Amino acid sequence: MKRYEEQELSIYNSISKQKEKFTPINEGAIGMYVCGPTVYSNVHLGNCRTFLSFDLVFRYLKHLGYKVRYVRNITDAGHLENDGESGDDPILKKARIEQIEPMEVVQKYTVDFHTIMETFNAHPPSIEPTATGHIIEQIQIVENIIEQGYAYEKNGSVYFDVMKYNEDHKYGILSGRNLEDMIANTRELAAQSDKKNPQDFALWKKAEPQHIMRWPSPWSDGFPGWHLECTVMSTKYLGNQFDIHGGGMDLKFPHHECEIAQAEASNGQNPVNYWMHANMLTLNGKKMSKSTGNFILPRDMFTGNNDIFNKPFAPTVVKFFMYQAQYRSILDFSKEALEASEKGFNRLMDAYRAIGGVKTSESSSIDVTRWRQSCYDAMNDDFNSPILIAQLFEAAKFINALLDNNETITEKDLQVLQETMQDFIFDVLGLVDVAESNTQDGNKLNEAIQLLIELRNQARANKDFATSDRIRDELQKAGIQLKDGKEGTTFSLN
RNA sequence: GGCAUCGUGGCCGAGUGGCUAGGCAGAGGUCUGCAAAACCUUGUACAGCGGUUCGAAUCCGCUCGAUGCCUCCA
Repeated sequence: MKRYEEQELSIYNSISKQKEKFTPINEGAIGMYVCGPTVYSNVHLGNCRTFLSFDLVFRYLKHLGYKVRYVRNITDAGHLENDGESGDDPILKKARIEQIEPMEVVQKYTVDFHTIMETFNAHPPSIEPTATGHIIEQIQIVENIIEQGYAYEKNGSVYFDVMKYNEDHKYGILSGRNLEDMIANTRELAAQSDKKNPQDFALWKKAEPQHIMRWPSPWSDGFPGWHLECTVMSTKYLGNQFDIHGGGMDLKFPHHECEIAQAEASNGQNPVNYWMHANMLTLNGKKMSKSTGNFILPRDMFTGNNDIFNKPFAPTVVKFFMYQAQYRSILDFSKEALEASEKGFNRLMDAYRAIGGVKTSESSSIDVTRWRQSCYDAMNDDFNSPILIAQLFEAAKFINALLDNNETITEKDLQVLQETMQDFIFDVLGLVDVAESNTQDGNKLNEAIQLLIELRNQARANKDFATSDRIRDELQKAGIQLKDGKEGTTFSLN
């Protein structure tokens, strides 16, 4: 279904700093590249936020009917820790500490990453290339950049010549930085550098003897530089120019700036039409970061096994919480905010599940078509998921009113309402009905509780409230909440 | 120091010139044997100061404060 023909999507483009009408290079098809994780440790929730932000983008573009090729890399060679004397990369470092093979570390954390993403019900990308799988292409692009005159070799390493590049291109167009300012503000460097200029960055780095991860190249046995892999893999699979490039805000400079420079230097084209940057998830007001220890792992979130929240939160609730903020806003994590989202999420799902009980009428007292478009309007406005969620809550309110016979709806409108909610809750937001999956795996439990509910109702009919309250209270202690409604008693698992 | 972003009611968060989201909490109500749950009703907030304007949370300036990047990081 080509919904994109009737919806006008705008995307905030980081490079122009404004929302722009989105027009793909090829009608109906979109190429999207997102910088993936460095697999040298478990992904924390901050990492997850970025990937979930782009999962929303991916899902909505597909929902609009676009054919999307979504490429997200796995950085398994590691970026250089610094381009100076040490030359270690994080993956190698970790491997030494744990006394195992670098590729073993890579494998372990790649699997972990995939598991977590699946737990969050995120769609896998169309292509997930690895840096180590593209060493040849990276060498080729380095050769190309040297040929174009924008890189130089020194002692077996190759550096990008930022000054030279800046003569006929502009270095800093994405981050708004000015090369002269950068040079003026450069602190004194130790005399270690092979670089002509402190702003130059490594394209290829000669490996020290103890460095295990190394590949032969025309310059030395070594390894590719920080920013090369994304340039190579994005253009290889999406072409020299493609539609969307995403990543975390913290990658804007220098990583994405360097990507632009590398692509321009090698083939003379600005590779990306729309740059999208997802903002950070903070904890205690500070960016989540592996190195500072200010982070929380998804698994500890789901099990409740952590010092910050002493209760578990379902993956879909965490995701819902994240989507209640727009992807370009900083979002702070707190117990209060999570609990608020959890309650809200349950309210929304209760209303959705109750649609089946709505009775239809000859006319509708609400404009369902207009409401439906307002959901699209929200997403069309740079993927404004908080507004979308607000619209879904409007629908929930309306459903409740219908159940109380305070509003009316036609059969046709009810179908539109139901389908639209289903589309946005499950297809676009990718949420999961937790309660439903709870009862599915608990058929026997379900029968047992039904029996208890019956016994309790008998006791109540006999005014034996001691017994009825005991059943209610004991179940409550066991984490099973009975809910007395007009249509009888139901229960939910906490 | 440079670049960038931000400061919204008790909390989380939308909103870029007038129509002033949404969720949670709080308060009141309906229901109930009592509760819980559920549902309904209810909130004029926008860091400070000055300016532009008929009109500003929204534009401009200054002040204060916070965060990110400038070193691997989503």
